[in-house]
Amino acid sequence: MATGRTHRPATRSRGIPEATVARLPLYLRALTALSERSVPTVSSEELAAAAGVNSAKLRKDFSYLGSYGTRGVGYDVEYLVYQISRELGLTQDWPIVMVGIGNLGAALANYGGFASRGFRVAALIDADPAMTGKSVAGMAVQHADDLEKIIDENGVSIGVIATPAGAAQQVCDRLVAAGVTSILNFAPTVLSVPDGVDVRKVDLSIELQILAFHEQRKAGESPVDEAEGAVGVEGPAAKVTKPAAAKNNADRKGPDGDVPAVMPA
Amino acid sequence: MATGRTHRPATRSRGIPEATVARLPLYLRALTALSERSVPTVSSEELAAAAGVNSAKLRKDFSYLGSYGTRGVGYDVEYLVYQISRELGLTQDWPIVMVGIGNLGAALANYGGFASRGFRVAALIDADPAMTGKSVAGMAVQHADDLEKIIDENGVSIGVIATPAGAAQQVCDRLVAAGVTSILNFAPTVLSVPDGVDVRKVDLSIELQILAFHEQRKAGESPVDEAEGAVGVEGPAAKVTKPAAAKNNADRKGPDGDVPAVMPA
DNA sequence: CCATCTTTGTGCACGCGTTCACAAAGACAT
DNA sequence: ATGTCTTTGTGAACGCGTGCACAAAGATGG
Repeated sequence: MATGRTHRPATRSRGIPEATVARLPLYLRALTALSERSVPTVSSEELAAAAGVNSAKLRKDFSYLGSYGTRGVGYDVEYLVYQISRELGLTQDWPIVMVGIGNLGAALANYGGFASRGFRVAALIDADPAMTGKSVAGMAVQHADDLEKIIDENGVSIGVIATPAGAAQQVCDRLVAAGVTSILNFAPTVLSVPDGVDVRKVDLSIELQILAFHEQRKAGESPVDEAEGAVGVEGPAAKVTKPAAAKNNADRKGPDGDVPAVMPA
Repeated sequence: MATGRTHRPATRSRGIPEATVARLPLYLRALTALSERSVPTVSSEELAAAAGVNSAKLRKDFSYLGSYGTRGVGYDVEYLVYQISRELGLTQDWPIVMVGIGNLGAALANYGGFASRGFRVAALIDADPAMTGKSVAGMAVQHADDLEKIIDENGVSIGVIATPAGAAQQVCDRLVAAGVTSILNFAPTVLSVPDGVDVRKVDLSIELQILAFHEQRKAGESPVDEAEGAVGVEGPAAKVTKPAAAKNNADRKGPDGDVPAVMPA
């Protein structure tokens, strides 16, 4: 999963495990699809397959919400859609502000998935005066000076940060000071927030790096090297460009200057 | 098999826990920042603070890589940058293809974080003939027909999917068939892939829904504390738009059609 | 009403990840 | 050298999440 949770002290909200909460949107999506096809009921097995999880896990997840299934039959699709929506708070209207209307911010503003589930983009905000008034996703971009006023007037409690990394903490501080208590951060920075404020992080570059790690492992599985069962699933490895030089400095301590091409964020 | 897994079961590649791998990019970013400021060494405490994690966790994470610290002093910044980069496979060049150059795809193509860490966008691909040849992020968009050829010629093993949900699985299948073994999926769908292929998912709407859940809890904390009554906790909630009708169907089973406004992805 | 069949809900065990707390290791001063 | 001080590296305990396996619940048919 592509999330990066930033410190949640095992909130264990009303007994619903965090891991379960993270899967509820997944179930909801699968159920919504079934609902559109007018499927009346679904078994845990079928729904689990659609959501890409284990059926036992799904049943346990639902058990935290209550006993909404019927043994021998399955779950009522419409009813479950409603229950999960309510549990996630999607029966409310959530006004959000989006700060930083660059390439990414504009793409997010145009993203249908936001508006479609009870989330309403209350305002697009950018610090660049040249952006002010420009129309993005059918909405006029407003200047960052008005951030506090916008949040207050619209009762916004969720903010999306899509600014450059350098501006993110500052924007975050202003959002929090203005009353925002949940932040979705796309900027590649670790945000500091006071207790009671939730931050979720989406970092594109980190996801790629994690993939690269596994990719490297798949490609260059060492010959003997305590390989568990199956050694390197495959041995294509024709794609290795750089030989990943110098394993021999494994015990060197001092920096020797041959730092590889790793760059700032 | 072939369920769209997002999590690695127990890959435990070479003894490095998945959770640790997911944090390495975080450490790397913090270290890179220190490196730019020419900071020679850093203690686990300082670095942990910069990365937003616990110092004990950081030390344990590093211990999986080896003993790269010096007791009483800390870690050599440059050396650690190199070690982590190597471990993550960032000392290699990773050509990637990006499929689906809509709003989001274009934004991703422009995102600097990709190119800056050993990832090279080998091609932008879109199924829309009208897009073919258009320049995005200084690169000509190529038609999906050439997908296999592009992957083969460039030795691409990592693909990014930013298509609409409906096209994602089909694109995924073609990517995998062409030899891609790692996929970063931005489409709101569960992808099915064969064993050996890694999929990571970034779902903007899911992240927001998780935030909404916590936000709802913060806002509507019930009076009598342990309101285990299973009845919806609906406290203050000045923002409630929809009355969340019919609480009385708590034991009703059949669908009654009053589905709330939850929409397709 | 009883038998059978399907599917849920969950007790339980296991493994991973996190955190604490401390001994060992090295730097540094004397 | 020796002592002190700092910081790492890690053993051990704990808690959470996952998956198995099965009893209970309800549907369905005779």
